[in-house]
Amino acid sequence: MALDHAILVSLLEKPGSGYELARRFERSIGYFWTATHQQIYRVLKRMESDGWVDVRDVPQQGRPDKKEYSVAGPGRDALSAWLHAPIEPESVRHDLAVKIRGAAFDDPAALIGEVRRHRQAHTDRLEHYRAGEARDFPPSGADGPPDAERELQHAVLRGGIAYERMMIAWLDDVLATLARFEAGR
Amino acid sequence: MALDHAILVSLLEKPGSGYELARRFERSIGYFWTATHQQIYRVLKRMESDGWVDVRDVPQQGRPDKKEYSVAGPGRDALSAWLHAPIEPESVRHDLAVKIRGAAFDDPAALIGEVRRHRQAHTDRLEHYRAGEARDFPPSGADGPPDAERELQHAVLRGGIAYERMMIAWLDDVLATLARFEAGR
DNA sequence: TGCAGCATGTAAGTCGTTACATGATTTC
DNA sequence: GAAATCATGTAACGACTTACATGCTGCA
Repeated sequence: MALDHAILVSLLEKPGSGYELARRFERSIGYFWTATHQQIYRVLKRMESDGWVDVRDVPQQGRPDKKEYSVAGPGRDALSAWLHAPIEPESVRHDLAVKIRGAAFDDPAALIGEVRRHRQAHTDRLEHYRAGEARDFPPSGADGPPDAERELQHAVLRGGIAYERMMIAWLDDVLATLARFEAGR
Repeated sequence: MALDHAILVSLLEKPGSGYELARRFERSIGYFWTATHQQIYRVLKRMESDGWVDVRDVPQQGRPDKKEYSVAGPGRDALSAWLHAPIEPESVRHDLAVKIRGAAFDDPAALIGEVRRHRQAHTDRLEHYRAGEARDFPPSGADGPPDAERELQHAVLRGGIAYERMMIAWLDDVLATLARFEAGR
């Protein structure tokens, strides 16, 4: 289970509240992990009672107070142990692929709208990632020593971009395949 | 939830026992959905009591008897309803990406072996898919009317192939990034 | 007045994973 | 004699989703 570790990594990058973590999971972290606030609060509570994170009450003006979490020693140790242990290459789950194979027993052409919707969603995400890349990782000339945190974040973002591009190309392929059955009915 | 529907599609393609379904999920269906036999037996039992599938006892020689499941009318209707309802473009979960971002706070070079292992696993899967493609979808000249079941299965397989290729290219990118920190320690 | 954003939570139910359990046959 | 394959299950636990719940501030 990696939600614990995803939260630890995010808190190492920058301490924050459960709410802030939930927003990060909606945005930048969202391209490799998703989590709702309910999950996050539960895990934060558990990690707090296990001594993996420290909490600090932060009073705010014009806003509800918040609890700022940061990673404690045992949490860092737990993350390190997980980083050094091998994980299995994960399995994929694509609802849309189930639908595409299922369409053979229903009406293939009826799926065209749905596939277009998904294609649009992936186009939007790609745009979003590319905007983030342009903002956070501008092309740089010769500069100082490489910054591991930045470069690894960028590498993960490039993975998100590659994924969206692959999906768009594949959905175009699927649309071309479906079109053959639209005429052939 | 799509496990129900994945099972229905598989049974429409060919009726079979829980055990056979589990093997199909390990193989061809595995490139877009995974399920263990425990899950499958539970869902089959539920679908049977809901009247979505029919069961037939098949005695065998030299092997334990098996129960062959096939899709019943209500199951087909349920699948059809699901096919016509929109689903949300699914969220991604990559443990390995969590590790890569986490490596910035540990030892980036220590991750190289792990990333290589994953690259190998994706290379193996790609080989497996390509062998399946060559076997089941040989290049054909001009032939009869297009067969929806075959062509859609092929389109999904092409998606699996595109996914593995993308992953291999991205992991090479990650390895190049990690290598920069091996020297710079 | 109403909506969006900030901030934290509880409860119920489903889904998925891991471990345990059995027993026959075929292959090395 | 051991291991792999065929075949079906139960039990327990942990993860995830969905719905419900509260309350304050800022803006149109």
